[in-house]
Order: sequence, then C-alpha cells, then structure tokens
Amino acid sequence: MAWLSLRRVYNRLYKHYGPQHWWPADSPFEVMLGAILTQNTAWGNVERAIGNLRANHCLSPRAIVATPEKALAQWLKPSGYFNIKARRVRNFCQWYLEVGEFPGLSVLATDELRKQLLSVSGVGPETADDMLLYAFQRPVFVIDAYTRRIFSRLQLLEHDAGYETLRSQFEQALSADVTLFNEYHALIVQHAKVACKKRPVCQACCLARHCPFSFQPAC
DNA sequence: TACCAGGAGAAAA
DNA sequence: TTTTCTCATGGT
Repeated sequence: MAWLSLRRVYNRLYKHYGPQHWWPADSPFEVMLGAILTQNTAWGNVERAIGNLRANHCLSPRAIVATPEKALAQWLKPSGYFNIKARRVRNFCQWYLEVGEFPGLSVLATDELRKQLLSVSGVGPETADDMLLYAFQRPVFVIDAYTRRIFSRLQLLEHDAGYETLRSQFEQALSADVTLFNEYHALIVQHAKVACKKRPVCQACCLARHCPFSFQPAC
C-alpha cells in the first residue's frame, strides 16, 4: 500500500470535513466505556445509554461494578444488545479496577497493554484499538467496517484481509502519529456516514455517484 | 417494512 | 480453522 495514496486520501478527507475532535467523551474511562457500547451501534444511541448512566450516578468503574447486571442492562437499553453489553461493561470495569485503573495502565508498553485489553471478554481488536488510540494516546490505527469498505473500493487494500494485516499495512504506510491516526479514523467514519446518508443501503462508498467527492483509485 | 449502525463471542461446519 | 449465528434498540 503506497504511503502517497494514503496521505492523499487523508488530505482530501481533512480538507473536505475538517478536524473531527474525537473521541467525544469527558475522560479516558468514558472513552473506553463508549468503545464497548458503540460496538455495531450508532453513536447517538450510545450517548443515550451514557446519559442514563450519568443520570443514575453510575459513570465510574466502581459504580458500574457495584450495580446489578439487570439494572445496568436497563440503563444501557438504548445502545442495543443491552444484556450482552451490561456483562461486557462490568467485565471491563472489574478488570480495570484490578489492574490499577488509568494511571497504572499508562506505564505499560503498547503491545502489553493491547494484550491485556484483548484478554477482557467483550473487548475485541477494534474496541481495544479504539481504547489504545483515543484513551491512551497510543499510535494504533483502528480498522473498522468503514475502513474495509472504503479502502477496498479504492483498491488500496483487500476487503477480506485479516484485521491485524490491515492494521499493520496502515501503520507501516503512515508515520506512527497519534494525531494523524486519531483524525484519520474519525474522518473515515464521518465520510462513510455522509456518503451513505443519501442511500442508507450503500455498498459503494467513494466510487458511487452520491459520494460528496469522488476518490478514484489512481488519484 | 426493511435495512443498517464506529463488533464480539459462541456455536456449527 | 473458517464460517455462521446471535445479540437488540433507534433512525432512516
């Protein structure tokens, strides 16, 4: 994958959409909580769920662990998959408290931290990388469904390649820059949302006529 | 009405 | 080991 192509795509996205100011949260813990709640879920619904937690004074790891799973699930209902997410959020908070919360975790090397995050049931590769990039400020590129769709349409990567393969390709092609990775992933999500807005069932982002600006494979 | 959304884990093949 | 199924509310 060519560095120039990735930089050009980024430059066009940034020029078109501007800075995205991600992640929308008040603390690193809230970033991590949101990363779990947004799994296969629109962010607006996650905000409702987080609002419920805040209204019930349950926006801390200790409060979440102290809350029965059933009650937690009711507050998380707007984010969908509420039973599963209640269990995942509690699993994560229990682990988070055991390992010493944010200050303790911050001293770990990125690879070790990623390994530990992935050991928590309910935290998969994308969720762990969201946490590493947006909560821990580590230069890790997040690969999501939008990234696969857009960059495979641009013929810059293979749609069916494994998560680690794609992440490695992006990280090797770009400089290890937290600000760049932060903005790039946010811009991809923003672009996919806008490009898909006119046609909810969008299978051809970036090469379709309704795309706000057409990337071409050779641009 | 039907489809999709900032995935992950369990079960089946 | 790889593929398929399940989880679920809210917006369009």
